[in-house]
Amino acid sequence: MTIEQHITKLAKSAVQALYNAEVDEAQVVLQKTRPEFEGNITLVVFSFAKQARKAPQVIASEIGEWFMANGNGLISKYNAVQGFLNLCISDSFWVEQLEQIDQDADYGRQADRNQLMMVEYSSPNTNKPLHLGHVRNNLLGYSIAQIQEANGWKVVKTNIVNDRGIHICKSMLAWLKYGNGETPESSGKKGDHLIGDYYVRFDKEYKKQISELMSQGKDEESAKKEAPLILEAQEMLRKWEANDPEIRALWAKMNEWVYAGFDETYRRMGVSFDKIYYESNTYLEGKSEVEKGLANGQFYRREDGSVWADLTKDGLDEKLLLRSDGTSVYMTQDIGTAKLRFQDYPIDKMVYVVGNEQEYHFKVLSILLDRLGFPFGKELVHFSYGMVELPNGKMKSREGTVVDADDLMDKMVEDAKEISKDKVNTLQGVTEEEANEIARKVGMGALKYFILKVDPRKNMLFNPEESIDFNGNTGPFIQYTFARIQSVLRKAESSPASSVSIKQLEEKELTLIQRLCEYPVVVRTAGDNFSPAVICNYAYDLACEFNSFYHDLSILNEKDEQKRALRLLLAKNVAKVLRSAMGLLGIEMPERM
RNA sequence: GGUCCGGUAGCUCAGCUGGAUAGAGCAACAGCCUUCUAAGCUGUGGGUCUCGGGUUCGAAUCCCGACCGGAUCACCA
Repeated sequence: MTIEQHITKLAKSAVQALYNAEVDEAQVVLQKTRPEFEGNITLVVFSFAKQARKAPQVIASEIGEWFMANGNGLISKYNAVQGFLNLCISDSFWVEQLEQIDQDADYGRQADRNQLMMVEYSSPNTNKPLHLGHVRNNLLGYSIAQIQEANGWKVVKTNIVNDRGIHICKSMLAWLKYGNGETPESSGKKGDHLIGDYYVRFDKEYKKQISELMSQGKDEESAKKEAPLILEAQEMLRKWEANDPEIRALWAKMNEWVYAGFDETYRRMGVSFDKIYYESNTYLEGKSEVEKGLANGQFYRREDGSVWADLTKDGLDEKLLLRSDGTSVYMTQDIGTAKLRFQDYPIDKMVYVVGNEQEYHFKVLSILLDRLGFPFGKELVHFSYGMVELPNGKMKSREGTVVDADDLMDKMVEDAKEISKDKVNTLQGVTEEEANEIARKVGMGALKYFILKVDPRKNMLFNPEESIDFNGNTGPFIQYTFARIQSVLRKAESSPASSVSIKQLEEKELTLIQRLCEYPVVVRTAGDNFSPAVICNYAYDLACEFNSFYHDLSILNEKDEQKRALRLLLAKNVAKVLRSAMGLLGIEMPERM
């Protein structure tokens, strides 16, 4: 039983005994005692005032007194300030808690709930390399998967690769026209970057054609529709769907280049997938579902041959499902992908990690799946996160205003390497290889924490002019705290005793134990809210408190053996929880730094 | 225009299922390394929690209304 559960129970009994009144658990408000008052936990008694018919101050005192008499020694002291009853929990209770935490190798992990959650994230288009926006998506997706797993879900991480469609045709066309057979090998470029360059090239040439047409008197809209390049790209897409062997071969070749590039980027980011779907394999499934819906009257066909869903009854618009030329759109393939996934896995919850700009899309998808008779349609979760913005606005691939994922990771690791050069003392005797590994962990840790610490729902700002910090509320700060502990544990020689006999705790020791006790609740909250940021905040608080403890109290040089043992045990478990928490964020911990 | 999201210190962000005097980091300033890693610790200054109403013992937090910013409402993905 947690301390909160203990006190809640006691509080209910107290109110019953003292005022002969029944209170429900929601009325029992507990919070951490503010540092300016003495105590660990505070019971807020305002909510009892009505039933007790007394002033809050009096209630607090009376309950405090009752706790002292009936609390079985759990509460060692109390003080009442207005309606706040501040409780000191006995030191022996805290020491016991620490010992229990130490015994639990999976501390923080919730019981297996025997249900399967599929988490889709990343979902790249194969026409350009990944940028900072994708980085946020990948880190959030991976972290959410870890967090839900810790909350007892069986998690399947999945990726839907948008490998077909007009966008990839644009890159292909530009490569055919201007590429002179360039390959990743011949150019020395990473495959995804090479393809991205042609995507940008297409846009450039296309814009030229548009302005040419406009100078000939066309209005912008028809110029965009009639430019030869876009017509050619559309023709290419039709040929692709018609299985034209030449187009298919080119498509397969260029996609392979991109995948090789993505794999490299994913590997560096430390994200992975259990099952990858390709749009080219799912869109036909989607088409046939749409045909079925058409046949049973869910959808309708317009005169030009295009197929639509009427969603006006749901308060939405009409939605295109198949173009007049018969080709499919984004929505079509998402229907097909969903169907295949539910064939492949016994999914209890389907989560899509996709930016908030697509909220409308998922609202529609949910309704369409439901109409097509898929029981999971209504239940799907769109984990909608905010955009990454630059100081001058959104990133736009076609305009080249993007922060490239590979470049950014390079830069972070370089910066970490640069900073570590000053650490000649602590990193002495470390091989070049180990030093590089530390720089990789620290640089990536800084990047990941920087992104994950902000509330996922909110837009976040990234200023490329300012480098990401390595001091303060950062990943490296937490890694550093961990490395310090490892250093102490190495020097301690024998491993910490698992049980200690301590009469009185120092304030900073107690604070740390209390913080460790919160971890399981934090994991649950992060899961319920789909928020890695909750984990970040917790890890930061824990690291701060440890550093303060470390500064004030000596561990290895403590003469009292029991105190030394307690502090070692405490340090060991702080490290354990820090590693676990950071693991939920996909951040690795260096043994030294 | 409809719908959704956001607005907290100079900057980046916590806090939001209502609780005590609103917190961190960065930046600025002042201290702390012959003792377990100074990527650390301690302190100072910095606020009309966008504004106005309402609910209540109590509102940054909940409700309503303004204002500002963003997203979305495609035969794009």
